[in-house]
Amino acid sequence: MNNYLDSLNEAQKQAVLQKDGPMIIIAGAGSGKTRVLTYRIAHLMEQGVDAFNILSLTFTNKAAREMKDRIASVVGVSEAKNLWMGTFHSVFARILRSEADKLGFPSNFTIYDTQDSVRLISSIIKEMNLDKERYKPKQILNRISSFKNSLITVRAYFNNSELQEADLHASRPKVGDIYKEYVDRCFKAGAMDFDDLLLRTNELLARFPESLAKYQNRFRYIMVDEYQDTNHSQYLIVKALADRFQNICVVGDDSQSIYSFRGANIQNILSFQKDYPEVKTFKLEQNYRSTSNIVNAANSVIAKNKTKLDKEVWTSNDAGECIQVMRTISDGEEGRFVAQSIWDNKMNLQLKNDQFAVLYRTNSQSRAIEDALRKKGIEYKIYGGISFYQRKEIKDILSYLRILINPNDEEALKRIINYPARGIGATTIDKLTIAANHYKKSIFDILKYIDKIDLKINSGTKNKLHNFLNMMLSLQIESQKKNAFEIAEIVVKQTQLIKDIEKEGTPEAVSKVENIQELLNGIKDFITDKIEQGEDTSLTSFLEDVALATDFDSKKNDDKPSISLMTIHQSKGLEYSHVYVVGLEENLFPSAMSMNTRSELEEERRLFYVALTRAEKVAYLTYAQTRYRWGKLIDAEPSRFLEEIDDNFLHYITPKTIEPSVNRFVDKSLFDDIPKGIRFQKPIKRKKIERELENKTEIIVPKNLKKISQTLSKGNLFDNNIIIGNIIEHDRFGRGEVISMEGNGPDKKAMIQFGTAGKKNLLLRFVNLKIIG
DNA sequence: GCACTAGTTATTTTT
DNA sequence: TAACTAGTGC
Repeated sequence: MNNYLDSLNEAQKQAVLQKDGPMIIIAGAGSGKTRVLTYRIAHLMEQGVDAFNILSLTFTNKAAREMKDRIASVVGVSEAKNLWMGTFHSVFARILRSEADKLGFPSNFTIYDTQDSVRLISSIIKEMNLDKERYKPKQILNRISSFKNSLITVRAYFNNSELQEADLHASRPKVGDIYKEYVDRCFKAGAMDFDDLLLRTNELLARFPESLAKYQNRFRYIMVDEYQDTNHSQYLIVKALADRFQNICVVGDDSQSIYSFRGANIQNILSFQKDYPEVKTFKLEQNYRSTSNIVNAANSVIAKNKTKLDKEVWTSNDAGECIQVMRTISDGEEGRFVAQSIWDNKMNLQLKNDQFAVLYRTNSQSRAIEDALRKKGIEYKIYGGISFYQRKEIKDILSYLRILINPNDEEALKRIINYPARGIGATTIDKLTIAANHYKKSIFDILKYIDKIDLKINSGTKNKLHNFLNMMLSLQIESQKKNAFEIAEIVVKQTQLIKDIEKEGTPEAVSKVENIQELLNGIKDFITDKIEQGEDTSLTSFLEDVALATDFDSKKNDDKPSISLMTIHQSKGLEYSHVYVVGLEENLFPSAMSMNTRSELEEERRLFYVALTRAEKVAYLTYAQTRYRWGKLIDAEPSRFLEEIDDNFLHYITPKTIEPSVNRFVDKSLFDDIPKGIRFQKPIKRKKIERELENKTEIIVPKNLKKISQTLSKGNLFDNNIIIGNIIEHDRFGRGEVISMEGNGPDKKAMIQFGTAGKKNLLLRFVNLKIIG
């Protein structure tokens, strides 16, 4: 029964057998950490710990799934089923759904992806009449995201003069106001962004002691993988949950911390000892994955970093081949080299496609590699980039589905209210938005009351709005009796989306239609899958899966084995026999954006360490002397990281050159006969100059719209005139009686006694209550 | 209000 | 290069 212990080395065994109390496992690359984690969980269960009491947080959903499968093979499928496993985001999204009402959210809240968030921030900036050159939506979102990940709420921001000064200093005094509006609008839309899933969990645990106790009691054993990449918000959740039983086991490797841009705090792992003085530390230092050349080369690189824990990764594996370094003339050439080399290795060593990976720093580098592989007819799969669910045609359909579940979802509504085109243009949407903001209601609610509000919308347009509303309402009714697949099918038919796309008549249109077909198939698979597992088949659960899915999670293992192309970030935790790391050039890797401070550079170095240690047998490092970047050819220099590897482990396929510059190979005088005027003539950017000359005070909200917002009635149209004693009906809580009221105007609240849902104190401006008696 | 075009800008990494 | 935006003409 305990035979799995025999397959572990001493350090691994110790870690598996340590049952209670706080512990940290420092796990070097390739040291069998997943194996330790799975066996530890299996062991806990064999010791009588209920699967229901074990929480294991992983970095990807795929990792969670694989681990669950492996545990199931030891303890049995039905036992493993009850384990709580997944990413922080997916586990706590699930918990938040069941506790949403405490936080004032509907249980079927929408999860905004980055694009939704950026769009919302863009429209807020527009509405506030701010200069979007100064307030770049993406940057603002990043700032807000870092606030949230550090648990700086809007109120905390306004209490913190340092932060405000920093924004003032950056000539962005309105950041706080944007932040506030963004949070309000998400709340009103019943939406959480990625960071909210963590922040709101913290809110839940902090504000509701009974919830904290409930989950502390449930999660008696907690494990966190890739602990070096947790941010402050995640750290606090773990700390709160583990506080009662202190059975907390974190696993990580400080040398592989590569997500600080997402708020990951390497300090979390470095100071775990301080948080839990009783902590037991285990070190897994033997690498089973790679040849000693690779392990030693990687060690020689990471030794250049100053901040790190004391740890010595070693291996008893053979020396193997040296790390191969290849210089090419251009990025195209680099791609061809990689493809050719893969081809040769496949032939000579009889390897399969899936034993190769090509890793790069930025997604845009995939193109040259792809082209070369395609020409050679080698199957490949690209991970990352624009994922399937982010494609326009897919997101449009998902937006329809999102509204059926949560009609207040503003970003989804804005996407599709005029798609396919139905004569509801920007002006109309602006008017609706103004009214929605004014009445603190969602646009969908405004549509329902469109005849009662004077928005200066002409009757033709009003008619179109009615038609749209009626279509959505009837779809909504329909959706209550159908499963996710059937609803999606009806949506596609009703909206005639496919017809609309087909009339574009382009090759892209064909692939769009195919994508839609694939989406429908995907939903079908989802349903059959979930029925098999006995899990939730609702549209809500499908949309949640989609929102939190990464590329790895789309399981299309049906096709032939293929080469994996991905960023180094995505390769974390994976391993391949032959690994090609491409684009080892200054300003690309290390990235030009990450060379300003020592800590940034150290993170790039850790990233390089991660890349190298993915390889089992052979690692190739390539760099090009010229490269296309944003459509222009630029010269490149070899990366400093090449210099940092101990020479003993390297083999230069092309001789190392001191000054590899393309100018040495091309005689400039060849171009002398081309008149300079032609070569360098650039179109004069008149428009740009004119714009700069113009006075920049622009009125973004047109005057007639301003008037509209002024003429809107001051009171709350939706107040419902509720009085104490009324019997009312609420969308979610059902019937209830109004016991007491407090506050005035927008702050007016009613205490209502519901049947099953109990007593609720509701802010009237946020709820739709039907007065029954 | 809409469709088309020309111009502009961005590429670091992601749940 | 590609994706988005602002401007123009119907």
